[in-house]
Amino acid sequence: MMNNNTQNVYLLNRDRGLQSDSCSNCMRNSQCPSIEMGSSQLESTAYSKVLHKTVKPQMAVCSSGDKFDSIYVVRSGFFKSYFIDTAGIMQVTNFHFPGDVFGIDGIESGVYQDTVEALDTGSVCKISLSTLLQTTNSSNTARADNAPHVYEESTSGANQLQSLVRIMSRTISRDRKLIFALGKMCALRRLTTFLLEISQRMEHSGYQQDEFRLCMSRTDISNYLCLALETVSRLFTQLQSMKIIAVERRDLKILDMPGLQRLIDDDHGRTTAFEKTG
Amino acid sequence: MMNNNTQNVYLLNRDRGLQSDSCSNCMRNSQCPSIEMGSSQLESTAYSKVLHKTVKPQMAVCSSGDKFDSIYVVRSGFFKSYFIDTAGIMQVTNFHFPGDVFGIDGIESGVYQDTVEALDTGSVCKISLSTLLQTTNSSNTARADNAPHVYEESTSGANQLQSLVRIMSRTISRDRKLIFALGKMCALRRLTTFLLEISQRMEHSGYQQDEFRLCMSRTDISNYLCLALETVSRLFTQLQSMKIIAVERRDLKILDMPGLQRLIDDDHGRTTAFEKTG
DNA sequence: CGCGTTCTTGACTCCTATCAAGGAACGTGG
DNA sequence: CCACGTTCCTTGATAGGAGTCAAGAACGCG
Repeated sequence: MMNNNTQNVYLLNRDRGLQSDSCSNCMRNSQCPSIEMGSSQLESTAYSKVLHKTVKPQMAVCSSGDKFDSIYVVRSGFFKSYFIDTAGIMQVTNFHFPGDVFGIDGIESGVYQDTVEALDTGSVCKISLSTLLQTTNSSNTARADNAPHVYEESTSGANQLQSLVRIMSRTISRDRKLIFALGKMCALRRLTTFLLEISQRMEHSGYQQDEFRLCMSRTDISNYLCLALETVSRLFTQLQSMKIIAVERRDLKILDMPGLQRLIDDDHGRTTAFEKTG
Repeated sequence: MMNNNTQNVYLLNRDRGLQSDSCSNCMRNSQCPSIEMGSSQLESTAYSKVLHKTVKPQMAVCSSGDKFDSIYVVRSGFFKSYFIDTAGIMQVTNFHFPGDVFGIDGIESGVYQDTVEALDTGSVCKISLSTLLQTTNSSNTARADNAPHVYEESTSGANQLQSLVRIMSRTISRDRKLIFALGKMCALRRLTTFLLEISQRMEHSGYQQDEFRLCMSRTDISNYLCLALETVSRLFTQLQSMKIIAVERRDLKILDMPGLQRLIDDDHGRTTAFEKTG
């Protein structure tokens, strides 16, 4: 049912990304946030410290509670991050696509908040804290203090702080959207919103926006959207019968993008929660 | 039913805070995040630029979409922040207690994301952007560039950026908790978690932790927790019949704090959403 | 080919939203 | 001081969306 050619094209592209050892040759150079975070300098000065790590499915790149020491950029493959609450309940907090940064959640507390796990075989750039600091300090006046926090160790490295603020700000607005989705949207709208977001992010990562392979299981989707697994499955079927999508296990084709958008706009779900302004 | 003496004590304290005109005399000095944000320098150098503004109930301090120009610190009273989505649906995102900072949500995009509204008569410290920048620049080497973003205008002002990162980091972890609450908790657990948090924040603001007046309406609570107003009301009644709390309209007394905690720990609500780790 | 995993589908239940009505508090004006 | 409307909160009855339980199908893997 699905056309696999496009997938192959991107596999090639991704391999090209993998084969190149230096950041400047990386196909993701222009969109790579690690450049933003200072690895453009890194590359020429201390390149050897940017590790390109390959990860197998279900392997954790970093684990909740571990000491924060690096940030990561997805080179290829897909990842999910989650945390487990005191009662042992898992909450998937995000999915990471090629080009995305993760690991910054540890920067404030000094330990990673989330565990980040590969959904399939993939690779990441690991940019260690010391490397990051080293880079900026070399191009700025060094400072003597040894404050406990990352950003305090490198007061002159305002670039990092700026990128940090930018990334955190993005995180906050993304989280806000999720709060709204979980609180005020019915199941169908939650899923359609999710599909549209995934579609956009797939496109951003260099895939087709209307036809791709879902990188995560139904369980992951249901956990992320806080729905029962069966509900998600039923909704996929429903969207298919509405000719909005064509889905076969993880292969997804969006047949009617405007229709999908319309579902989101029209469906007003629960009305108390949807209370309008007076 | 409720003992009002404690309230009066704090009214006095709050009045003391209001009467003092300088930040160093303010009773909240030690806990004031504006100090952290640089107003300790402000106070001695450019004090006149910290405005102490009194706000009447339902008055907006800043509005969603307005150009970002200041951050605020609550001196007295209580505030709520909310945004209205494209479909005109309101989402209360937070409540602000004396000592809390708000308004930073505008720093990245340049416009405030949330509208912040007084729940009763209160007062805030308005610390304008220019004042903040001025303060740091005067104590550091000035920089020539005029980048569009706030933090780029003051590269040397790493203190601000650090505080910013800290405040944003707090916001993120608070938002994560809300996501978890909305997605994985049943109504009762959502409310008990909320009550416990309010209790702690009231204490932090100088009130009693087990007896206080709820500053927000049932409508605000229900909107924040994404529940029907009637559900919230019923749950209050239920908690009262369980002798966990005593509630009469907005006057709340927590009779059994461990019991309240136990409710949160024990109640496992929906089990699919509460899926444990394998 | 058998087995585990993942996904789908059906039947049923339950939590919470919705609709509806009434009571308590508050402000205002007579 | 009391009637009055308004707002806020409570309580009851009902309905519906999504969770839960259960079984079977499709796929991947050794």
